[in-house]
Parts: sequence; structure tokens; C-alpha cells
Amino acid sequence: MARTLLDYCDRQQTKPPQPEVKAQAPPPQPPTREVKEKKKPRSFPPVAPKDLPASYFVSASYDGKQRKVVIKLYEPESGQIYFWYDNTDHKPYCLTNLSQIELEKIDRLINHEGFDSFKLEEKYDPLENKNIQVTKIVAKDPLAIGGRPAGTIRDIIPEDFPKVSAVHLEPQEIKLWESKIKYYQSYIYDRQLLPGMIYEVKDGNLKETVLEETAETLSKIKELFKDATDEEREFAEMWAKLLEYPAPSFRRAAIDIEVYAPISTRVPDPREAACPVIAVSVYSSDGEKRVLILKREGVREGSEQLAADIQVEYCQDEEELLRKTFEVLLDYPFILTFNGDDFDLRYLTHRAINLGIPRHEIPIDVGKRVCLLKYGVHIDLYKFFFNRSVQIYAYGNRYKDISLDDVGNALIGTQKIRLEKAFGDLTYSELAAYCLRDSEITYKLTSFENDSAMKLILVLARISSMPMEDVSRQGVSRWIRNFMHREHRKRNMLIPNAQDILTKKGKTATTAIIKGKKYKGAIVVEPKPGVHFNVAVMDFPSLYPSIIKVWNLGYQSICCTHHDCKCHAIPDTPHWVCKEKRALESLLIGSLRDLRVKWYKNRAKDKNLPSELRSWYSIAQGALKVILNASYGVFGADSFDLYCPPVAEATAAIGRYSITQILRHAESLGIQVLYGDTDSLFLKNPSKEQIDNLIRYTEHELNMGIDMEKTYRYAVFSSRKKNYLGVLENGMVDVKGLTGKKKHIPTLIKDAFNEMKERLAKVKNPEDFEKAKKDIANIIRERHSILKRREWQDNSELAFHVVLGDDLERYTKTTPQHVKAARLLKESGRELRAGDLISFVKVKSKDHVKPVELASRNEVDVDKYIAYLHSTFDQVLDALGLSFDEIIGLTRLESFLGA
DNA sequence: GCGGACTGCTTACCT
DNA sequence: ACAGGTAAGCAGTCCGCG
Repeated sequence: MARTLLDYCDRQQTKPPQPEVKAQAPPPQPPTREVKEKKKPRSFPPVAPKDLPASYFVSASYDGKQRKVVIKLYEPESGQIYFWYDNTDHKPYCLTNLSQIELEKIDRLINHEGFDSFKLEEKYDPLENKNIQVTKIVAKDPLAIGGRPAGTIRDIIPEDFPKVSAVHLEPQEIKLWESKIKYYQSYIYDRQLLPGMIYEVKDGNLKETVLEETAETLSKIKELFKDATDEEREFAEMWAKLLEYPAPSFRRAAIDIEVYAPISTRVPDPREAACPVIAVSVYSSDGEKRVLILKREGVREGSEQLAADIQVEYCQDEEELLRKTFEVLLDYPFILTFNGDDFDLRYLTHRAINLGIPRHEIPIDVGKRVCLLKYGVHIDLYKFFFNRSVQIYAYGNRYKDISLDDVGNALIGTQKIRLEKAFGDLTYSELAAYCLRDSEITYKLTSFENDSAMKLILVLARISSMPMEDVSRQGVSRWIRNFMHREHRKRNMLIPNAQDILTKKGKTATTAIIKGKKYKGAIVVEPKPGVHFNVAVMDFPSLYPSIIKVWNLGYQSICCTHHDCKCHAIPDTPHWVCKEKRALESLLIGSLRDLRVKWYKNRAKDKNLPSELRSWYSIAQGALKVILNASYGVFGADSFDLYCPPVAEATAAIGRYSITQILRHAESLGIQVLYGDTDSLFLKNPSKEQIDNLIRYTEHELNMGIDMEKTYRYAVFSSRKKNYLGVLENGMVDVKGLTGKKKHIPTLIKDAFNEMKERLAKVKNPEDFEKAKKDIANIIRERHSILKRREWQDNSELAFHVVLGDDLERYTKTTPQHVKAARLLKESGRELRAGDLISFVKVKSKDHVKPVELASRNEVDVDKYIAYLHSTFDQVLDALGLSFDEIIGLTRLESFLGA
């Protein structure tokens, strides 16, 4: 019998109607959208009709009951999800070099309940560079191939084949390929489906929707690649299509739950779900601002006024609260949470089970690490913003720690509500406001700047061919792996096993400067200390992707088997690269790089475009940046499925070669090189001719582009690498690496540093400097005397903020100061985990540190702070010809004596 | 037993 | 689970010192 979505809450209707108490009577709200009336029952699962208008492919998974892949289609007009089940009879499989005759001897395989059939196929083996015959082992169920602890086809073959085979084969000669690819991914690749793109259902079949209006743009892009090779142009077109198709508006709701915990310092365990859920908030794109509150004994209403458009609904018991929440989860096609995988959705599920709600009435699929929805798409923003690439490249390192408070504060300027009392003591209206704020922030994190986060996830889903759930949870190496897998399948290439790449292509040959690293990396040019006026910064735009493109780098091409290619040597290494056959990675990464440089970067800046379109281009551009920035690193990461250390090593080596060549050439032209790092050169006062010469040289000799990136009015270098300050023509100041900009230092010191920075921004010429120096000396003297006289406002100004990189017990080798402070906090009852930010001050007592909340003002170790102020400013002062000690009035002798 | 030289650990940053 | 290179501060160890 088909269930309907409303069946999920049918029990509630059998109860006597509950009196609904409102915090205050909200004026009736006009429905923001017709969805309010739409609540007619839909059958579950919501199978797509025979004909469905244009809808977005947002997710895919495997339906174990029907033994089919199911695709979730989001139809933006109705704002609903439709399920489309595979109708092509596609089946899971893996590949092997054993013949059917040999395989038939393996009883456990033939008799395996999940075994279906064999099929002979020809595939191109990229490691051997030739076509080979393989046997496709087809299964009835993806779990039969792998994914179970034992007794799967993947295990049986290497275990049993040696026993039944007449010829002896070494274990490594028994090959199995593609047995670890998720089945729905395999399906997506084989059918060449494009997640994130637009499809329609026609007569029960899934059909890609072609938009005429993008044709013109696509042909413009094609024109940009007219001088490229045919292959490169084809790849660029492929990417461009994925990036040019529009995004829908995403109908979505953010939810957040609050749980009553008797011990306020303890986070309730979502697996036990022992405590009641007392509030659930919903903040949606339909304009819903709703809080469900559990009625409890002795809780006061509260006098705070909630905004008029907020709907507060009281629930008499917890089951009612949960069922109403589940209705929301079955209504919206996209549900947003902040840490819902590990907390909110997991807690709701286990709590519902504890309360006796049948499993099938809970619309959540709880996995080991994720919680997915039976109906829509759950996006856990904690996982998304936690992603280092997203944090650094997409959001420019604007948020520091991955808390709702910090991310919200940094990106949308909204913080969590600060609680003055324990959770259990809150009035209803305080609880409602607090809970709603969290889902408000969660929602707005996806809505600011034209829904940029949702669009970014969509674009990444397209690039990587992954469902939106997966792409928002997994790292950049998975995104890259998946589009590479897709292209292997498209070209009938066997996807090689990581071990085979390693065996065939070997290891690295250079020695890293840092102990424990696998190979040598980039060059950093020794800076010329001092203040330099008119500094030009030149750089290679995406150096490593350019190298991968120009030098044809990839696991296939590096150290290939052709004899003639050996002369095509990689500088500074024993490696060589293929001249005959283009590597797939080189094409993929190269075309992506060119497309970003030739098209997306400009479009994102093009003031003539309507702002909506421009923001789309800046999202696309940002997505490409994230991918390109990681595209070299993945080859050196052993967790990457196409891990190939010599490719990473060769890329870095060519990078060193390139910058060294251009550095020599610059010097031969008589240009003074002040500094350089990896892909950049800082030139002192170069002439236009000199710059043009450098550009020409790089073009001809290295076959790569180099840009004049920016010019500093002046730059300040110390003798330290990766540490400098540059003032641009427009007065903006770049600060790199200096302690004064680091996030962990006390605000008392940081503020002084920023004052200096602002003062330096005003310096136009060498004469201005003298006045600026006096002002800077005053800034330092002022801070110094605040410290000496103990005149700071509050200890929080002196707090260092350091992230706990690991769980407390795991610091066994040393005990850094923030760990000492954290242990003191733990003693006073706080729960701490890896990733938490520890704030501590330096004190005179035995451990030298105390958590800021436990330290009193008179125990602060002032001398330590003066020393820190000293070292922070020294990084700039010595270049300016100033001395900290002299500024604070110490004679050389006094400072020598340590006065 | 104490202090300086040294190494290693940890975090935050740069490209 | 992208990479390597650099800076800084502190913890811990070794060694020489009557």
C-alpha cells in the first residue's frame, strides 16, 4: 500500500485537539508562496510522473528493496522532489583479468547469491598503454561486490582462485578493477549523467534538457579556444556547459533542535538520546520562522517580545513535537543544518525510536557518519564549511573556527544569542529566540550573496558528477577523483588500482627540506630587508596547473615506456615525460585552468554584466579556483585514488625550474629581485621595457604566461621569508605572515599592530616615513605603558586563542600551553574536543598559563606580554630602522642587562 | 643541580 | 585525508660545568 507523506503524522490526528498557546498573537501572515495551500497528500515515495518538466538532478542513491538506482529530481516550479528509478536494467559490476573459464572454477563466486553473469569486454589499460580483454563480473546487488565485511566477490576471487587454478599466479597478478566504486557513481558515469544539471522525464525516460539560450555563450567560449588543440577545446566545452547552465531557486529550510540537558556542561549523546527535545526551530526560504516548543512544568512564558512574524507553537508532548518536525523534513526538498549529521538529525531519530515511533515513520536514514533524508537532500553546513578548501579559497579565510557563531559572524555578521543563564532556566520566549537564531544563521549562510553557498554546492556537484549531499561533505580530492573516474569511463579506460600506479611509476627521488616530507617543494627567495618603494609583483597565474598542462603531466605520461621519450627530461629529477600521448589529467586540469583564466576570471569582474550573472560567474570562478589549487597536491596525497608521487614531484621541480629561469633572466636585465615565493617575483622599480621583456621571455622560453599582478607603493621586508607588508597604490595594505595578523594573538597587541598598519597606509613617500615612525613609536609606547601600569580593561584583551588540534588525552609527547589551559578547563567541568578554541592568559603561577575565565587580573605575567609585544613589532621595526627597546626608553645597556 | 644549546612538537601562516 | 616551506614559542633532553 502506498504511503502518503501525511501518514507520517497520522497519529496526531487521532488525538483530541490540543489547545495551542502562542507567546503572543502573531498577526496572520500572508503566505509567501502557494506552498501553504499545497499540503495535499503526496504518495511516498514521490515517484516521478511519466512526464516531468525540467528538473534538477540533485541526488542519487541505491534503493535496496527495488535493487535500482534512484535519482532525486528537484522541480523548482512546485518546489518538490520527484524520484526517478532506473529503467535501463543497469547492474553493478567489477572487472578482472581472469577469463570466464577460470572464474567458473570458483564455486563460491558462481554460487554467490549476488552473482549475476559474466561478460567479455575490451578496455584500454592506461598503465600498459594498450587495449586488453577483461571479464566483467555482473552482480545483482552492489553489496555482493564489496562493502560488506566478508564473503564478497571482491574478497572471494583473490582468496579462492589460487586454490582452483592449474597455473600458478602470484597474488598481484590477479587483477580486480573498479570494485570499490560506489554503485550509484558507477551508474552515473556509465550513463553519462550529469548531477546538478537539468533533466526531464519523457514517457518514463530520463532526458537531458538542452537550453537554447546558452548556445551563444558556449560558442563564444569555443571561439576563445580556437588556437588550442581539438582535444583541449572539447574539454573546455565540456566544462563550460556544466558551468553555464543556470541554477534554480532552492526551496529549503534550516532546522535546529535544543535538548534539555541536566548537566549544562555536557553535550547530550545523540546515540542515547536520553534527554527530551525541548525546542525545534525552522527558518525557510518560504518565509517560515517557526519554533516548536515542548510544554514543561514550571517554565515561564517570558516577557521578551518576539518579532511579529515569528510563529511559536507549543506541543503538549514530545511525540507531537517530533512528528511536526518530521513533517517539515518531508515537506522541504532541501534541509539545512549545522552539524545535523552528528547531532540534530541523529538525535531526532534516536529520540523518536526511544519514544516508540516506528522506524518507517521517521523520515531520516541514519548512517555511520551521515544522516540522509528519505525525501529531500540534507546539507550539513558544518561539514561544508569545515572543508579546508572551501574555507580558504571559496571564503578567503574569513572565518577562523568552524562554529556557527564564528562562521555566522564572519560571513553574514550575525552571532548566536549569548545566554546569561543555564539552559534549563530559560523562559519559553528566550528559548524560542535562541533556537530560532541558530536556524536563521544556518539559513542565511546559504542565502547571502544570492544564495552563493547553494550555487557553489551545485556547481561542484556538476564538476565532480556527485550528488549534492556527497559533494558538500567530502573533500576536494574526492571531487577531483570523481571527475577523473568519469572521464576514464567515458573513454573506455580501465580505472587503475592505486597500488598498480605506485608499482609501475615508482617513488620520488628528491629530498624534502622538511623532515618527513616525501619530496622537495617550492623555492622561496631570500628577501632583501628594508623599505622599498615602487615594487612590482609578477606571478604565474595558476603555476602548477599550467605546468601540468604544458608538460603533459599525469600518471600515464610520467616515466612512460616509450624509449624515445626518455630525452624529454624533467629538470632536477631523474624523471621524464611522454611526448606521444596526452595524459588525461593534463587535459582535464589544463582545460579547466585555461577556461578560468580566459573566461571566468574576466566575467566575474565584468561590470557590464547584470549583477546576478556576475555573481554566478564569481561562484563558478571560485569553484574552479578551489579545484585547481588542489589539482597538483592530490597527486602527492596517498589517500588519492590516482596517487602518483613522481607526478607531484615533477610538478614542483618544474615550478622551481621556471621561477629560477625567470629570476636569472630578470637579474640579467639588471632588475633587482627583492623577494619571491613559489610562483611570484617582487621587482624593485622595473621599467615597462624590462617587464615586457620578462613577459616575452617567459612566453617563449617556458611556454607559460606571467602577469603583472600588482604594484606596491612600497613594501617592507625583514629578513624573514613569508613575512612582509606591502602598501598598494590605493592605500590598501597587504600583510603577510606577520605575527600581528595571526588570529591567536591577544587583541591588545593586535589592535596596536592594526594601528601601525593604518598609519603606514598613509605613507606616500620616503619623507612621510619620518613622521610615521614617530607615530608608530607612540603607538608602541602607549601599549607598553598600559601593560606596565596594568591598565588594561579586561583580561580578555590579553587572551591568546589557540585551536586544540587533537583530543586532550592525545598530547603525550609535549604539553603545549593551550593544552595546559584546556586541562585546567576540563577540571572545572568543561567538555573539550579536538577543534575547540582555547583562550588563555599568561600568568606567574606554576603552569605559566590559565584559562582566561579562571585568571584574575593581578596574576597576569606582564613581562611575558611585553616580550610578545616586542617580538611582534620587531618583525617590522628593524626594517624601518627602529628599535623597540629605544622606543620604550631603555638604553642599550639597560636592555643588555635585561632591565 | 643549573643553564645554554639543541631537537622536536605544535600551531598558524604562505604559495 | 591536496602538497611542501617558513616562523615562532615552548617542552623536553643532553651536556658540560669542580
